[in-house]
Amino acid sequence: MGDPVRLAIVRQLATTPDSVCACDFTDCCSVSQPTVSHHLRVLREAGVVTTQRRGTYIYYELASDFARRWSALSASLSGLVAIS
Amino acid sequence: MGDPVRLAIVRQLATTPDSVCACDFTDCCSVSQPTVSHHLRVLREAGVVTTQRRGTYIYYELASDFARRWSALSASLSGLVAIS
DNA sequence: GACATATATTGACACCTGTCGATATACTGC
DNA sequence: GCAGTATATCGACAGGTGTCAATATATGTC
Repeated sequence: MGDPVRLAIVRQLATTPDSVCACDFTDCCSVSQPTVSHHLRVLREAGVVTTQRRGTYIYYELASDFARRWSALSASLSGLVAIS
Repeated sequence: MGDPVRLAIVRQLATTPDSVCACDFTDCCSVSQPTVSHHLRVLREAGVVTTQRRGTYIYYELASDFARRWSALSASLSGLVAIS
């Protein structure tokens, strides 16, 4: 999730109400198609996104428990220091 | 800040009320003295820690604005997704 | 089956980063 | 100045990671 491309992908998924076609991620970040596929694979194996095939296209969306896991991580980071 | 050693250093600084001698960080994480010095340098140049020389020893503490910057970062991360 | 398109995989490459040993610098006390 | 200790810097190395071109796989259409 520290990678700029993966952050851009998740950001786009978070701001889009419905699922996003894999082909749309090629535009958001100026990287090649294999690179997008690589990042999508990383996110998939990390349980961040889920896939759904519709014909030739594959649609991605955020995993149902990602918001909870992500806010828990943010909270644990925020708890590292006490706010003075 | 993603590095385990740097996280351990900041964690120790956050939980210790007064400043910490550089020599104490060699114990917390099992890395050599040059490696500790390297991480302290990274944290120093990132404005995370400040140094204060007292004789032969150099004492480290969290920068005064680190807590604010860190919680701002955590908040921005947490705002990436909407909590459903 | 043959073709076209969408996505995934492979292999290779360059770059970055953490690590350590060796060495240098800074400071104290004699 | 000299010896001893604390810290920093240097040089080199291994491992990880993002990237792409080339290729493979999957799906739909004719």
